[in-house]
Amino acid sequence: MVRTPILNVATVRRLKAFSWATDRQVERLLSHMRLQYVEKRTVLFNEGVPSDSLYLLVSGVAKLSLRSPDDERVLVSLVAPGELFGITSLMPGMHRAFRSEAFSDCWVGAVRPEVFVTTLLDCPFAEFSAMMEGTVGRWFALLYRYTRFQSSSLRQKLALALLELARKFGVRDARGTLLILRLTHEDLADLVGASRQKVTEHMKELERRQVLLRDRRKLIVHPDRLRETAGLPPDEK
Amino acid sequence: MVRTPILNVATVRRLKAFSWATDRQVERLLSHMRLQYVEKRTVLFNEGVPSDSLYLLVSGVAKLSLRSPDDERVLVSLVAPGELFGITSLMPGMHRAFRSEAFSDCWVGAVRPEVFVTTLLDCPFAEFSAMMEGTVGRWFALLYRYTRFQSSSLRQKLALALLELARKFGVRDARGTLLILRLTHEDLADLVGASRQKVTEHMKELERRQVLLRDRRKLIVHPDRLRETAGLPPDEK
DNA sequence: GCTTTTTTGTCACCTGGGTGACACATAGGC
DNA sequence: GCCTATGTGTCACCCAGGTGACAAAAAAGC
Repeated sequence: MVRTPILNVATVRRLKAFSWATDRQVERLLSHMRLQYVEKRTVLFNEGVPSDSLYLLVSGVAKLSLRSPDDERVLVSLVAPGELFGITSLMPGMHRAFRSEAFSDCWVGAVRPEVFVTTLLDCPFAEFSAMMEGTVGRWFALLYRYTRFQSSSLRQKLALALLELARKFGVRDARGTLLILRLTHEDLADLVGASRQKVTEHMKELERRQVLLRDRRKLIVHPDRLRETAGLPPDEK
Repeated sequence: MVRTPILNVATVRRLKAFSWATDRQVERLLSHMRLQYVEKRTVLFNEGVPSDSLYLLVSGVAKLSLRSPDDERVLVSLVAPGELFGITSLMPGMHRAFRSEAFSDCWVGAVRPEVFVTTLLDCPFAEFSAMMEGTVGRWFALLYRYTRFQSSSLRQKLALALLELARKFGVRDARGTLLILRLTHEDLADLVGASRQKVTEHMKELERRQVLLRDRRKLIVHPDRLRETAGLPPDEK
């Protein structure tokens, strides 16, 4: 009933995928690609699961989404034919950041990331992968935070931002995690896109709830409680 | 007056930078790195300029920011010592997405991206670079959209989302750019993180203003006018 | 120490966008 | 072609968070 598309070098070129690769490379890659039909609304992978495949959307539209704290779906992006997706698989041990599902009926090609890298780039997967993590890994964390911001209250955004700061600038301390920066409420406001006044109010409240405390102008935060106020599942590391 | 830090393999290890590289590689990399002192509030690079260097933050705190439509600064991220930044330089011909400035006095190491790649990875820069663009380039576009969302009105968010869709799913048409998807207002609402009702209102308004029109359930948009309503500079391609 | 500047805390008031509800239009399914 | 689903248009009402204004507290200069 559904015609299987022909996936050859010409098709790949028309899709404008792998434009930098030679015909020979594309051919080799295609020989390792498993083509599959995904019916509308079917989930291809879920957020949080280990990522072991890289996908090329051949036809149809795919959708990347995220579950927000209040259990709603945030539509992160729609994937067009010719796009690669599921690229967390290019970073070592990384889990899926988003859920992927078919927005319309799709044809999808799947490859193992090792095959992808070694075919298109003459270099060992482990090295490439480490390089990716060291360079773009942090951008991913940023994207993650920003997608979470969508549909979060100011308090949750603040908690998310403070968690990120704790990861980057935090040192263990008897009372919690000490942030080794002096941040003004204005800085925090700029970071979460809010007004200085409201940040002050929420910071007071977080202090009152013992989610954080201040020692002169340094912040000491309590990551577990921050995760809780951010609406994230308890820890994950 | 300011003591120049010693940048050797031991320091790099302590900073937890390039953890995947061998001592030999790190040494070679360091020999090509120009160390510079950047005083608080000094701009290291501005958004929009060509990106020709990759930076390692050695000490201090750096800041990445963005100018929003209403001319305010959005603080995108704070960079911690040991982090690499300015990674748009790893993608061919890409311009800086953010402005970088010193949040506190900093010591920064700069390398040419070609040196970085060829030293740490045994592969030609051009190939690596093309690979990056083909895989993570699109994620960058996403991050860009999300950072713009910060401090945008719903109408601007809608315009930004529609622009992205036009880039991905648009085909030229006598009346503008036709989006080859059938999108409901609910889908758009999920994409911009708003309610279905408000999206309906704004879409009507955009239609009235001739920024877009509908032919049955397909959208035809006018990218120039979308850019304008999104508060972006006219074109850029 | 004292002065100036920067931050913090707290108002009162306004507004963009969320919510619920419901009528109407459209489009598949059969 | 009819029926049912799903999408659109438009209300009235509410609330989180923006704005402006100002006093109190901390820091930074000197």
